[in-house]
Amino acid sequence: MNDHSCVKMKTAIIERKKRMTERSTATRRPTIKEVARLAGVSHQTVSRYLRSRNGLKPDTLARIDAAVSELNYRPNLVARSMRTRRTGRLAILLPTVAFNPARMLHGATEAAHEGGFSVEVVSVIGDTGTRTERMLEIAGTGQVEGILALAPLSPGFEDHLPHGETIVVAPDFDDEMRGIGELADASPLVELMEGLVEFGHRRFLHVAGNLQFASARARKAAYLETIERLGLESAGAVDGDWSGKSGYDAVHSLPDEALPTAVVAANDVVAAGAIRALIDRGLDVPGQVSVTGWDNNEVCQYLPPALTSVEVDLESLGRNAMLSLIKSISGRDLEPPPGPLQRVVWRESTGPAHR
Amino acid sequence: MNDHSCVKMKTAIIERKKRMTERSTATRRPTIKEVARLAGVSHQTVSRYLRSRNGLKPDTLARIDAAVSELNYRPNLVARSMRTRRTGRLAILLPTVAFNPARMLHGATEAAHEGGFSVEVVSVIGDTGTRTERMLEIAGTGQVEGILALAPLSPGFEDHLPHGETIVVAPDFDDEMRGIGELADASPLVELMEGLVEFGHRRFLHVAGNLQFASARARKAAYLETIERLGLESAGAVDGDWSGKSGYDAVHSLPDEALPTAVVAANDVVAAGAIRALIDRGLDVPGQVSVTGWDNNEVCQYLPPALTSVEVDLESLGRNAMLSLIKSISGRDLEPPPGPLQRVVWRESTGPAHR
DNA sequence: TCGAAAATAGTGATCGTTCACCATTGCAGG
DNA sequence: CCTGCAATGGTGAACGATCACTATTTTCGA
Repeated sequence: MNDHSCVKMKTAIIERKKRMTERSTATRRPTIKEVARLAGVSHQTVSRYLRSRNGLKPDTLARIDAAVSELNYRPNLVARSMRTRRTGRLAILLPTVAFNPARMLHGATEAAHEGGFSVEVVSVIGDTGTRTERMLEIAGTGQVEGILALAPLSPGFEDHLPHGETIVVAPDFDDEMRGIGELADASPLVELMEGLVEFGHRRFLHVAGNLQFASARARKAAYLETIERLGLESAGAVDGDWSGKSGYDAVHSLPDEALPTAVVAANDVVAAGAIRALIDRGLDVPGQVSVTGWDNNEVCQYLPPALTSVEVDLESLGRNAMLSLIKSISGRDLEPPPGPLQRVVWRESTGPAHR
Repeated sequence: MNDHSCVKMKTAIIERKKRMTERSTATRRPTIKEVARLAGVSHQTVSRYLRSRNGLKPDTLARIDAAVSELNYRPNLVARSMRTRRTGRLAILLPTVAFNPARMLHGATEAAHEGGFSVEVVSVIGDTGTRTERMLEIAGTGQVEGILALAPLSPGFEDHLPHGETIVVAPDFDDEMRGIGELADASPLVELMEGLVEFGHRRFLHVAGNLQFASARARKAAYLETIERLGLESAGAVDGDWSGKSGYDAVHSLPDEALPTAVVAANDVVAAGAIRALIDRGLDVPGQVSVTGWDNNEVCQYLPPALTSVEVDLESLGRNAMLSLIKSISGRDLEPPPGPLQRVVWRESTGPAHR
């Protein structure tokens, strides 16, 4: 074990004690006026310097530069907010199910940072109503300029937004599947099904995710549309909730004669549940039934059989969603990252249809 | 597909347009003075009312109550921050690997909310150095009163904290395994190993997580200590990085004669990798080798065989970590949630030792 | 009924920045 | 040497709350 660690924790606690006792004598942060005095200019000149260094004599500029770094000056953003009436803060509303939000969060927060915003993250366990309520509460404080909701909100929430000041972008509500709706782009599902058809599959089963999510709705819609278009058989499009249990139950409750030769699950967790149910029924995957997932969950790559899935560039997805929020707020149009955001990865869980 | 959704998106965009054009004529938020005027009292009286309603005549109180709700008044927190020199904001530094942070984040943000703080979340991809740098940058802005680091930081980071104003709590650095060090409590690992010994296992293998994490160090230490204490054989304690690949490689590279009868993995993903490597070598789990994980990953419950793991109450863990930060800052001692935070769940991947 | 203490209310300064406006300087052209 | 215009710099008032005071009213025992 690493000895340094104990030392570290102690130091942190000392740090705290120091602060407690020194609170009164704590060295205050330098202000714009002190910088001005040291540089021999007025505070207004320093204020100009802070926002844009244009329009200042090179000499003045150098003197302020020196003063700033000597005092280690950092502008007080609270005071700035107060005067400008802009907080530069955004909020992200996070779902607590469905997928690991870490990478998506990373993409979103980085994009916000680059756009000069700081981000408050709120994750809400509970139903759509609770989440919406919490969102309205946050909007009501006037502390944030915009909210990015990565989880479904109640219909009609806009009517309760106070003062029309806070902008809410909810990519998951865009069923048009473009731009900020990338989250709900179900086209890889079509690719999966067409691939399975090439393998000779004709009879499918879909286990959907929580249909409050646009992505779940889009996948289900794409499934039904593809069944129709290619004239396939469907053993059903079962409503689920992104859980392994929903996948297990959907397969488990199917009568023998109704079994499909391919299961298209809404995500990898559901797929894992479905595979287990198939195995428990004594069926071989992919020998007798093929299964596909979505999200490229790391564990599912090590499943026996390794799961065919859709690799999703969650980081870019998060970034794009945030960029669209920033665009709504500031009008600035930042360029989204290039490249495809979703890609089918064929693995062992899919194969030729059993006859 | 749900028709409501399109409507919703359009409304959101309308909301935005409205704001753009109305920016000038936007109704300003009411201030404390307007409330005072409407209630027929001084602004100071309203200020008192806002912080504690004690010490006001019932009559006055009722009048202010009425004025507040009539104007729909909400205090301007920026102005308050400015005067009190307290921002009421905390930051959480998130790792982007190792585990799904959603529930932990939820626990932490809820606790902060209850304590009257708002939370900024920052997730940093990259090495410890990058993360530490970013943390110091955040501390330097003076915008946050404290930082909760759920990912490892570079040793000696405290020396670079500016002004000693921002408190940093890094539970992961506490190797004492108590209080805020619950994250690193490895005692369930001992329980796992003792259970395996009862099953007749004598020869073990440990695949560790990223040793920059205290939890990984604690588990490895507990493993080695238990081997020693019970006089068992160890096929090694391989250093890993929380990835499935590290689990797969660790087992894959072992010579036949060095194989253990039980693999204790640092987490479920590593365990899944290890199981796959065992299967690929033609070994049966748990028939020939038992495997344990950690985190109770949902997918792993549907693995064939369902993985024996450690259920972790991530929400409470996150809450506790946040409570300790709040305690450091405000001295307030909020009660942590009761109950055990980690619990061994025996499933199919463990069984009697093969002889 | 009076006086002192306690309870309640009011006044003006203050936090650190930006904004609106005015003052000064430099420079070219008459 | 003066005028006019740009370029730069300075002054004081916001922003909306809290704090440290002071002022007024109420309470209550003697």
